[in-house]
Amino acid sequence: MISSDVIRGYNDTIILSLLLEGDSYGYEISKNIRQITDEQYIMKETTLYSAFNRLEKNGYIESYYGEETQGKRRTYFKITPSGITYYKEKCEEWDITQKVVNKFIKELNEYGNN
Amino acid sequence: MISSDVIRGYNDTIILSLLLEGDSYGYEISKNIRQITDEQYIMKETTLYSAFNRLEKNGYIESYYGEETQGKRRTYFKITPSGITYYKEKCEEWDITQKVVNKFIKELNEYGNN
DNA sequence: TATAATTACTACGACAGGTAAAGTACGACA
DNA sequence: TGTCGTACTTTACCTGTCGTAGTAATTATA
Repeated sequence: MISSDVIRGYNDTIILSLLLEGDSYGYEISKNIRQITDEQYIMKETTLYSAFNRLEKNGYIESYYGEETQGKRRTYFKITPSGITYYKEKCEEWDITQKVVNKFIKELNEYGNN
Repeated sequence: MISSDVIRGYNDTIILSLLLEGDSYGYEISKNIRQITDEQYIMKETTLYSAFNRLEKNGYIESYYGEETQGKRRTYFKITPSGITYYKEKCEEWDITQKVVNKFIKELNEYGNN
């Protein structure tokens, strides 16, 4: 299981990446993350919605109500141009982060795994 | 610059990876991280020393005083067997994390970089 | 000789992101 | 009528990071 401290700071990026595919809402995004990662990563509800708040506050996404006439009303989110820019920045940062962390990760059998 | 939220949760792993090379102390580890990453990642002093406390509390490292007869006394750290186990677990976790996050990271020119 | 820089920490408080727990609200189905 | 699935919201808490500051000894520089 992936610990929260590891992926922390990338939850926003994950959400933005899904919004690049089209507007969506909390529950759907949550399900998509599960599916895409084969249940390897499940974003907690509170994490998800607090990320929406943060992203909107920062101007990276915009919200609007759906037109559902039945069921609970959905809040849809749309990525903004500055959200796209931010997403790209995070992609570049991720690239560097991977390289940095990998310098400290050894091959698993290097220290006598058997 | 790598944001702290990204590498958070891997500071402990980075420290352990250096202690696998041999016992060391705060200042030296700090310098090594700078060097190894070409200044791409600089761990803050407070982060470093609070990580030492956490690691020791969890039994992943042990501390002892150095034999210096001059200069300020150093606290050396040594990785324990359970620290090695923990390190290996984090390596495996990192492997999964990379794969998961990479599913949400697009090629940078995919969305009209120009 | 003074003082700045480097080495090697320690203490304190603030902050941000993640999370558990609980609750609200609606529709479907048995 | 009750439970399940959808779709959130609120609150309060925890943890890791970090800014700031201070201590203490040695070494470099003016």
